[in-house]
Amino acid sequence: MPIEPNYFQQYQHADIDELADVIGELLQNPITVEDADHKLIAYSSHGESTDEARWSTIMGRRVPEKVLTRLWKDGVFQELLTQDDPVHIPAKDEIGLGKRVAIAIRRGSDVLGYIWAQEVNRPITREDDEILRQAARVAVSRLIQRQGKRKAEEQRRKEFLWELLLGNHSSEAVIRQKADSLQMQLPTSYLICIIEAAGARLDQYLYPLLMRDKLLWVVDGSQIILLIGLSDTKKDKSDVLIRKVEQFLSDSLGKLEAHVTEGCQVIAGYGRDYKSYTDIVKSYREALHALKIKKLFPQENEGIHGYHELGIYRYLLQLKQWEEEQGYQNERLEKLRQYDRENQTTLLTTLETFLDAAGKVNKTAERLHIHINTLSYRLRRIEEIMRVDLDNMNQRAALYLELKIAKLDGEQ
Amino acid sequence: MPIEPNYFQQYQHADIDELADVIGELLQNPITVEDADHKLIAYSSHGESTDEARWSTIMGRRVPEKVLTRLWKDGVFQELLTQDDPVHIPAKDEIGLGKRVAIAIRRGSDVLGYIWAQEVNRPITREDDEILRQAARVAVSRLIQRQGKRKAEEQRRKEFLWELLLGNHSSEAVIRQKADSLQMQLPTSYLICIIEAAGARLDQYLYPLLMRDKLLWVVDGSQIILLIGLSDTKKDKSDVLIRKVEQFLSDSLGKLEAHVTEGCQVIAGYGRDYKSYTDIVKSYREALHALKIKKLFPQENEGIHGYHELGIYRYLLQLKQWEEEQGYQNERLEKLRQYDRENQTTLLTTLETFLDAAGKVNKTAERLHIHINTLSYRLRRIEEIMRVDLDNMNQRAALYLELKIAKLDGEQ
DNA sequence: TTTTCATTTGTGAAAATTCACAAACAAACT
DNA sequence: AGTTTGTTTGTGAATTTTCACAAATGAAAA
Repeated sequence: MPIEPNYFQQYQHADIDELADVIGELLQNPITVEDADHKLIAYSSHGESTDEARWSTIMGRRVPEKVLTRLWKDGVFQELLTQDDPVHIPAKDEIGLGKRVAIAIRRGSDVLGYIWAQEVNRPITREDDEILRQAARVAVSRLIQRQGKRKAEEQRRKEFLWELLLGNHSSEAVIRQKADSLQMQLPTSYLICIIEAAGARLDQYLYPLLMRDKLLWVVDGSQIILLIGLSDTKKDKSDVLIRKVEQFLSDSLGKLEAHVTEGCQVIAGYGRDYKSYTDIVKSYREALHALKIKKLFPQENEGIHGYHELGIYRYLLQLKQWEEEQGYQNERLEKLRQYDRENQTTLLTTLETFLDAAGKVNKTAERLHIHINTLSYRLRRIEEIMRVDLDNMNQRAALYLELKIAKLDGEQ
Repeated sequence: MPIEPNYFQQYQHADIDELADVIGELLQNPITVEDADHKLIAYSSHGESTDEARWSTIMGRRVPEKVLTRLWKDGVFQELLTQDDPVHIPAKDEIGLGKRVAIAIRRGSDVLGYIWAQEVNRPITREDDEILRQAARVAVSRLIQRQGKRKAEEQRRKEFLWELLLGNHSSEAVIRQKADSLQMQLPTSYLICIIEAAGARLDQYLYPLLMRDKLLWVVDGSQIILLIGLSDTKKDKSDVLIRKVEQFLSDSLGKLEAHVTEGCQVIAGYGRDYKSYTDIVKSYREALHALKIKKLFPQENEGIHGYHELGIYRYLLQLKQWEEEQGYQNERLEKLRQYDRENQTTLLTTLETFLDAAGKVNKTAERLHIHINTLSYRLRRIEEIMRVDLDNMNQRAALYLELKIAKLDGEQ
């Protein structure tokens, strides 16, 4: 294994612009250095020919949105964020992006920025990777200061989000003002989403996704709390936002479940969407509620994350509390339970399966692995014992509710 | 028309025992005088032959229970309580009751007692009716005193019931003690039932029924509040009591609806059954709740009176209040309503009918007078517009609840 | 005016449901 | 042992549900 030369020994104290030039000379190609937010930091100043993407980046002092979107979509950033080596990117003519190589500038797990090397004068090969690796290492100290400021800003934004979540601000105007002062642009429509995974470094695993969508987030114990929003859309906004959240969740849950240790589960829930930022407390509470219900009824709410999708489960805790206050106990259910105990039958399970299957005998019998006539016999017995009419929607719905409420007590 | 003689002119100041003897002589038959509670007041003292019923009555100082039950069942008391003329009663050998004639002693609408004339020495004919009529009139003054005492006692019992209903007593022991001091025997199992009919003299119309079952009751505005109980039964008590209440209600509602003016409706509700008398407040509140719900959802709860039968309606008011507190508004329902408005369709009604029919398409289409395929088309549209899955019980039940909650706001 | 779209109704066939009736089985009781 | 009781499964027929497809309607749009 040959010892690689130390390309940047004599430039340890050069400033970032000079560094860009040096890299450019080493690779004989145009160089761009960006921070983690894709704002332009430096670029090599030789008058080489360049592509539209680089030109726009330099003119706008930031990488154009459509380029970023495309690179996220193609998984380029995912690669950059998770590995130390340079990533070779083929040309993408539709967005005016020529062939190039990029590497992340990182300290520990934090990504401070990126170095981009366009391939126009000569191809950049695997042999050049070491140059870029060293360049990224040298660039770190140059970006730390900037990063420090960014971190502090982000810290203040996170604190602001906590204030919003806890409802410390009562006036919409004050909130908007503070957001402005923190240079945040609040989405016109938003909701709160929580992902929980015990024992996993949530923010680390989700980092690429969080960056991609530029989300505002805070970590609370084993939960990560996200503010997800939409800024522009005019109509059907609710649907679009929810689709975006579901997309985000399917991305992140997939990723997390791969990383997380076997035993502990990953769950997520989100509240309803609002426009006023005084309502953020509501959305947060709703997300917490959804999470709680998903823990209590995992099977029943599999694949469901939104508070608005909880259906009757939304009411259960409240109703249970009310029933306790009223000193109500359900005699009919108790009767069935007793019958089951005395006769070693499973009528309660039968009833629950039947109700869960929305009264479809076929599906119920199948799930219980019993003959359809057995089911019909059992249902008749249930009606006799409980003195209910299962054809009556009121009674059916009431039973359904009471059954699920009873499950909350672990009465099974 | 012959002028009837005044049979009792010379006995205007005779005491009640003497009066019994006089009537006995006039009719040449054994006479018994009882108060409204069937306690023996006086009886003719001639040594005539008599039947088992009269003998038991005199020995026990009260008409035997089985005789009373039978006479109530045969409608004899109903007649006696509602008409001024004597009632001729055929022999009922099974209960040791010989042929006899009876008349109520009444002042205005109050029944103070009864005169019984057994037919053993000679038949009592229609010509003798006038004798009994006059006898009843003369007896009135003799019973008024006694009646006064009874009224006062009843008044104190009613006050006691009010105290129980309002929960003024917290200790079971104190309640039992006070009941003893009022010479009331509290049923071991009881419930509170309320009948409401605006503008009807409830207690008057129900008088025979109230007397028959010896119920404790109070009137509150247009409501009559009843304590209905069972004393002895050991098992299945809940069912028996509820059957008794339903029987009572079908009797009384039938009677009331005949009497009451067209416009105003008669409604009834009852709470759950309890054993401890500190729970009477609960049963009363439950009865009131049932009544309230029946007013809000008359069709939905037709033929239902018991709090335990309300099903989901039991929860509605609570849930509505909760939703208001949470500031929740159901967007999916609103979407459907809006669609209906914009397209002059009736999808909301369709949905409600479908849910009310527990998902039976046949029944639904029939009720809506539409083709079954029209219904299936509409249901598909509803699922599209609301983005729900009507085959999913959770969503179905949630929609059902939300629909009924929405009806509370008159949103229809 | 034609065209389009949402809605309603019809037809027919496969699948599911309901119902009555009977046989098989095991556990409990006499 | 036989009997009773509660439960499960099977058979067959009538009815209902589901689904795909087509035709008719009427109102709005081009």
